[in-house]
Amino acid sequence: MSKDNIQENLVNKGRELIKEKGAEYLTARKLSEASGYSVGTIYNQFGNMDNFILIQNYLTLDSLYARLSKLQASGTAYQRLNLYTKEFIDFVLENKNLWFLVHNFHLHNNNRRFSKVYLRRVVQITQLVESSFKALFPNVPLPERILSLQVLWLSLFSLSSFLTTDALDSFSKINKNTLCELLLNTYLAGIKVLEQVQE
Amino acid sequence: MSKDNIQENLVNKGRELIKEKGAEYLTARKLSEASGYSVGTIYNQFGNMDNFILIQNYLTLDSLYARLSKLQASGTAYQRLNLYTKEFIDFVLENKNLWFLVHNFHLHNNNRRFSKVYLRRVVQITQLVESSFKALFPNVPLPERILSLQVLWLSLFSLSSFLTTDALDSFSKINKNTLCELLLNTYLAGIKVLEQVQE
DNA sequence: GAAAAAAATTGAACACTGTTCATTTTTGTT
DNA sequence: AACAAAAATGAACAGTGTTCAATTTTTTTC
Repeated sequence: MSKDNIQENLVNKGRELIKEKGAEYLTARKLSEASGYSVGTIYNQFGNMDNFILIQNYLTLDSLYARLSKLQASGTAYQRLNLYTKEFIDFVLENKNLWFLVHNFHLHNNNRRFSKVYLRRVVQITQLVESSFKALFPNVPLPERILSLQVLWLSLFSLSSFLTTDALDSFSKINKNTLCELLLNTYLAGIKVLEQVQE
Repeated sequence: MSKDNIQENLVNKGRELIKEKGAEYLTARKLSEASGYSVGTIYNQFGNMDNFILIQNYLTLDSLYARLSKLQASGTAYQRLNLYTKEFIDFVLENKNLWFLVHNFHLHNNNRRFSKVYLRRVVQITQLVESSFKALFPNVPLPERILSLQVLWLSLFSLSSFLTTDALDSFSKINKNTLCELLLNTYLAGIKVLEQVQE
């Protein structure tokens, strides 16, 4: 293992650990043991473990964006929104442990501001969906459309936290894909009505 | 402090700590110090700290149910659903630290089954909303209606996790009440459409 | 009421966190 | 090769949850 890219090695090894053994398993000492670097080196590179997890979340968000952006040209606006949602769910289900970490970060960084680097990534994903939204509801004025989109996106995002654990299984036998798709389509149908009422 | 109701004293003191200083502040030793009981006593009474938090969550859910059930007789079914949502948001905002703990429990109890005692409380709240739902959408057959309700309830529930922290503030200047009310009303409008299409 | 038995309470100790920083090792320069 | 600068190290600190032998309190028995 070459010495000139410690940071990269640590991030890769850490990502393996999270994927395979879960977010709880990722501790400074376990990462140290698994990577071969000392605990001190980890702290020299990342300052603290929160920053390390933040970098992992950057990668996860980038990975999600990469998958969603592939769908940019496909189908109608309506079909595309369904594709985005489906792809989003698939991504979350395929990367449960990584996505859990993204949610955990949001919840446990109570009064700390999100960095611009972080926000840029979220905005990037939101803008992707916004273009389809614009095509689907051309008559909804901009402020309302952005509001509607934010509500929908936040709902799906927060709902996705349930997909990373099996907490849902206790409450309902509802299929996780159906859950999100029903939310999307019912919500979209609702906007359509409210759009026409407004005219 | 009388000795014959240790459990009650500990629960009350713990609840104070959570409310005032946040969920992170609640540790075995801090609770021990604040209550006057030793760490060992806490473990004799509750087995472990997770069980202690579980009891706190029971109380929180009971408290929420109590507030929602007061609205049972008021207004039309549609108005009632809006009242439920508004009351729910108010409750969450008034009890951020307690509600945070409810969400945290869901997320971190990955492969552990929820106890019947816990589920009973959630079902209780769901049934409260279900009756209004039934009155509002009499034409939607039972399985679909339950599905729709579960999706809406889970969306609002998961969305409420964002209300306990100020994570949202970084993303959007959207008002938290507006956020939830828009989700509710757009979703309800959507069901109305899908209900008519089905006929 | 005193002595014995049972039950309840205790807190030091264990294994684990994140984090720091004096010491050692490695690297680069003269 | 000798020195200086930089980087890597891991023991140590303060904090978790949790356990359990020892102590204290309560109850029972005589």
